[in-house]
Amino acid sequence: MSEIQSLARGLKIMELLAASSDPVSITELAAELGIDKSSASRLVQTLAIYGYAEQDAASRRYRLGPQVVRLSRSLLTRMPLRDAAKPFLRQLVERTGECAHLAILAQDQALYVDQVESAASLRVTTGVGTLAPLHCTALGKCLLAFDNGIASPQALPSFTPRTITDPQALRLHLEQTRRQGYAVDDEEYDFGVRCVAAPVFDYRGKVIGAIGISGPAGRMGLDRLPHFAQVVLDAARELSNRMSFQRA
Amino acid sequence: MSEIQSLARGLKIMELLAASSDPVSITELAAELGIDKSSASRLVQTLAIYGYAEQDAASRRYRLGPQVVRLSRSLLTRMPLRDAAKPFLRQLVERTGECAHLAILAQDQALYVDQVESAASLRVTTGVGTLAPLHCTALGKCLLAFDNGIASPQALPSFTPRTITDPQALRLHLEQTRRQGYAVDDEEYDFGVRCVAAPVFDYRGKVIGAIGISGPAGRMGLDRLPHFAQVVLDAARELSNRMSFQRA
DNA sequence: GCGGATTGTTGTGCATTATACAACGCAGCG
DNA sequence: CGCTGCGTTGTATAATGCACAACAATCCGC
Repeated sequence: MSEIQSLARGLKIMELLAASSDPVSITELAAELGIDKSSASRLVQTLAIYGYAEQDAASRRYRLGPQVVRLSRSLLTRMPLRDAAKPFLRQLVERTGECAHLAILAQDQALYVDQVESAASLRVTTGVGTLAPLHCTALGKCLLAFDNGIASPQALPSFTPRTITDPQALRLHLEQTRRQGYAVDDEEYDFGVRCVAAPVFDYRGKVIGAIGISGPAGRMGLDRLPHFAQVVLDAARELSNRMSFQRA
Repeated sequence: MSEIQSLARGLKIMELLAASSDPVSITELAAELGIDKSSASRLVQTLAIYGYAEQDAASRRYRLGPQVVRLSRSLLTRMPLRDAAKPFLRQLVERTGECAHLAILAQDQALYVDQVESAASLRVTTGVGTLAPLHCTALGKCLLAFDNGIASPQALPSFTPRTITDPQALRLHLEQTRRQGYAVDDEEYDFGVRCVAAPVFDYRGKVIGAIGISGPAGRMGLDRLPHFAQVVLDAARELSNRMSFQRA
């Protein structure tokens, strides 16, 4: 009995509220969780009391409350990696003209925790807070390839014809990624989007995140990838150096 | 008995984790909430299972988990006001050279939900997710002055010598704010920082947020404030027009 | 404007559940 | 090597949250 039922249910409700773009009714919540309407009502009321949910005055339906933004802020502002990475992300944008991202490992997925946008009108942005699969993004592959403790994902869902879906092929691909020190996503997650990323290590040599750039395949030709990779690698190495001096 | 105890305790734990910059121990959590260590342990374990908390491997202490960032993202990206306001914030930065912000009312405070930074090296940034008091910020005063339903804050804490701490004085000040249609913060919250803000209304004429600019007192001289106010007012009015056509 | 249907909220008894107390394993440290 | 402080794990008890049901409120078509 290591899981508090009502807390778990409350968290699940928040996730349901987050997943749906429109406000959700009590009945829908109850049906989705397989619990009674009255339980769902009281749980979501408790969430509302503390600002984690709020009900639309007109429709009586519930949506996520503003309190979650506060939690998010205090997490992001207290992340030393994020502060340290910011100038390097800016540098990457300056040198490559593409958008730069920082991601960490969260729940066996890549969580984008910061982004610097390029000035190009055609650009590839991935909002802060996005979760992306590990096996088909450059940032994710870095986390996957350089982190020892992480288990390979069991399912390899396909997003484009180029997505690597064979476990053996992925293993070889990650092997190559390790050798060259950086990862490439060649239109494996989004059509027409290529990414290059490199891992960031802490003082113990453990992967704590990855930084990289994303751009349209047109500007990020395969012949230019090695150049981009070098730029990203340089930034990631310098950032890793910085991170060696602070803990966590 | 409309409040589910264990869910409420879990939420309080998240707030404690968010409030503390360093990881928190189980004992501290238990003491802070006035509950037993074992209860705190199981609650925070449940949070950890779902990614809302995570424990530092070395110290066994707990900090906020990455899942909260996801929740925040889905809230912010589904906020029509935020999308609609973005170009106006950019416009404000272009026209004034100062940082522009968008805030909404949350838990009787001003919650900053978006920001566009200026290029100036000396600039006043307020991170997305920040909560600020209503009575001493320009954005907050807008929410306070133009929202009928909201009660005046009971306590008026002072942050600088200029903070308005007398309820009667605040009432008069808000009256003037209503008349002129915009609010001014003249170094009442941060030394050397002045802000100008104007309210945003929806199709029913209800306040749904406020936009404004913040800058160092040096550049935002009192003689220039009327000009800035006009620029902010124009943007807020146009944004309100846009918001009239979509609900919520 | 009105009846029917759907939805959200409010009692209440019961049983599940979360809780407090205590014991245990495990570090760090003198 | 024993001590102390910490986090986790049993366990019994009782408080708590749950399902069922009735109620209130809203929306729908006609």
